[in-house]
Amino acid sequence: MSQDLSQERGSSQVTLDDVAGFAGVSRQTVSNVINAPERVREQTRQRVEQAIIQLGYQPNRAARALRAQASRMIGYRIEPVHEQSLASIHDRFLHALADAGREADHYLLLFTADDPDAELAACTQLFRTGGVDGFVLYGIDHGDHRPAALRGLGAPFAAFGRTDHDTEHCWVDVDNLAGVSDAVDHLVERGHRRIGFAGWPEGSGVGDRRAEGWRTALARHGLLAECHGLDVRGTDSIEEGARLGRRLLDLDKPPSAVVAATDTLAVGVMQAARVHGLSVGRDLALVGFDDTPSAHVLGLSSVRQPIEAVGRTIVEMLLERLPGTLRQTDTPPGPVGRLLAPTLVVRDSSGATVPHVP
Amino acid sequence: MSQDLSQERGSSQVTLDDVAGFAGVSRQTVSNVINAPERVREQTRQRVEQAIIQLGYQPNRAARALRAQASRMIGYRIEPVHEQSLASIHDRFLHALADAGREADHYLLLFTADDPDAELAACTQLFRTGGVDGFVLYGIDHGDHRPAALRGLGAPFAAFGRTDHDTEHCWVDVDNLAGVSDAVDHLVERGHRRIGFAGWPEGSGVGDRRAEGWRTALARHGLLAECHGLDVRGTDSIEEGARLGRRLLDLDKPPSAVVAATDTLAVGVMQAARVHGLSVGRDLALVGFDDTPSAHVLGLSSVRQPIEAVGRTIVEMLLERLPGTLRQTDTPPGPVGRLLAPTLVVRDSSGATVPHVP
DNA sequence: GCAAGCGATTTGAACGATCAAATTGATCTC
DNA sequence: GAGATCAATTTGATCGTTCAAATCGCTTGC
Repeated sequence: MSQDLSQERGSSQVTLDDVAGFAGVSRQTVSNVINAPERVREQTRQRVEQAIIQLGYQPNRAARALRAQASRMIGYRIEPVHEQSLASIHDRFLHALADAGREADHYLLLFTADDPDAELAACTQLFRTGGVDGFVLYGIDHGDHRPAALRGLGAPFAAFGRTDHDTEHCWVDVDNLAGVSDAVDHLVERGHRRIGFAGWPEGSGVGDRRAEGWRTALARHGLLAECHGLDVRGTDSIEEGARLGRRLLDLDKPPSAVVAATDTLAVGVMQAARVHGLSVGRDLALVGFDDTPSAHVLGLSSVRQPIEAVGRTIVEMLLERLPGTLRQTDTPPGPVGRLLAPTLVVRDSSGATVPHVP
Repeated sequence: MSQDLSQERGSSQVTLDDVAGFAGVSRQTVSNVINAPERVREQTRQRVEQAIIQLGYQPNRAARALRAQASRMIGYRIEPVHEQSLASIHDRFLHALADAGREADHYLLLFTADDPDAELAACTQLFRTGGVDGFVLYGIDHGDHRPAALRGLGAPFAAFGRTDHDTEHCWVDVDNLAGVSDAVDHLVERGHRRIGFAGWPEGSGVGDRRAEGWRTALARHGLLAECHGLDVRGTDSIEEGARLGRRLLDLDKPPSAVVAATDTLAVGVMQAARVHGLSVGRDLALVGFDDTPSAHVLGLSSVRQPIEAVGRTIVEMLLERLPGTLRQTDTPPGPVGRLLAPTLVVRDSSGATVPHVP
């Protein structure tokens, strides 16, 4: 009986006034039914709710944004696509953000920028024009200037990753140390005692923590001395990974297992192993990081980041510090960080078959 | 001398009135300088422009959207991430859309939906609330109900891909037939005469056109009879690709080359070849479709879709049919389609080394 | 010299929502 | 029974912009 009568014409906007007229109340009462139902008498509320449904009313976002000075939009920059990198993390992250936002009636506004300067300019413009209420930053690491810049702008934001000044902004990060450490534990459990590490050059927070995970796990197992010299570094590309793999496999006493700081490097190590006539999984155990689709394709064990949880948490933290969303606390919550634990996905490259340990 | 004085406080919004006061003119004159400069006297215009720069004025999007009844936002649904599929096409497409939109001061609004029904509900809501002016649809194929549904909604949209009723909506598509046909040409040029095809089951527009590309190219080269029975079909997964590969390689007279309808299937064929002790590139030539990062990693030749051009074109077409953007034509441009040509990326799997042709 | 014409600019009203203050009507108090 | 109290509802103003119409000042024509 209560059909949605609202599909008359495409351009027909149903407004608060329409609903009010239909329900025989005033504009504001309808608004209250939506935003503060406790102020409205039960009986009236039901009548208005009926009217809302019958007319198919949906509050206009622009009007709301103008009055409330809040667009309910979150800005997110998508980086240029690197053909090279295997990242599907982006995809998953974006999805998690969009999903988490929608639950709170906040949507993602996507924009592009070719470099950090352009990104900052775009952020400034978006924030000043009221296009977005805040930002989510992706891939923040030591030395990144964006958090400081956004703070200077006065724009709320939450970052995936942290700078060396991580007390000064709001971040969520994956426990990279624990991830690599778990990988080493797994390999030790399988009987490996010479475990190499192929990582990034020192200086990046993420890379250093992954290396530290290798080191601390080895130390815990009393294998540090045995694995001395098995730590090689290079930039994040397949070619470089192959080079690192060769370096490890050319040693007098090569490792029987390798942990790579990324799947990209791991793929390179795989190539090197192939060249050496070694079968990955049988002659050489290998674990990557990121659990990209390529890892799946290649049967590569990999440390999987809990991206979905990261996205959800980031949105939660961001929404908390958007003015107007929660009025109970006048002082915005101070800068906070949260660390989430990754999980190891075991595949053929490290586990399904028993490796040959020299 | 003309410094940007606008960074007093975070919440300080510079409005049209501020600029007007500063420049000694009225609100509307400032608005005209921005939206219809020809109506303003040169001298005044310069004065106002100075004021705009000095105060760092940026028009408020919400106010603009409310008055103009246009949010300058384009809705785009991101699909759930399939771990399985290797698509990076998404990434590239998204980037192209965002880039093209930004040039016209239109931004992408991202949303998620678990199934077509939920997607339609989300579209309805976004459109009715004025959250977006129109939509970009991704991956439209025969039998897809979304174009019809959006048309029913009265929402402008442009689709990547087309239904069987492709005269009824606005689309951009890649010339799948030409892509596969080019791949076959390339293989014939390299001396192959028995060329197999691993594709999708009949019924999908995209899949059928790719198969048709194989057939027409063979016909052109007079190889149709010779390749009879080399056409195998299965769903889009690596496992299925491996099965199709085995079926082809188990034949009495197996093909010396295979074109796969996707990189995913091609990866499966690669696995099958490995099991058969065949080296891809030497014993078996292989071409995939989509040019995913995995193709790059594996040295797989692949047909690359001109996604960037597709994105740009789609946004252009969509903006053309947004009311208000172009007022010259009162009747909106009729439904149009555009077909863009893909290019073949040759890698080791089909070309760099001379294949052994039995 | 005055109406008409015209370009440049201003004024008033909207767009659709929310906030703050005012109004209504019923109940309670002394 | 007059005034105070309180919940429920309404009215007026406002957010920042753009559209439509009105105004201003100046030239032109007869």
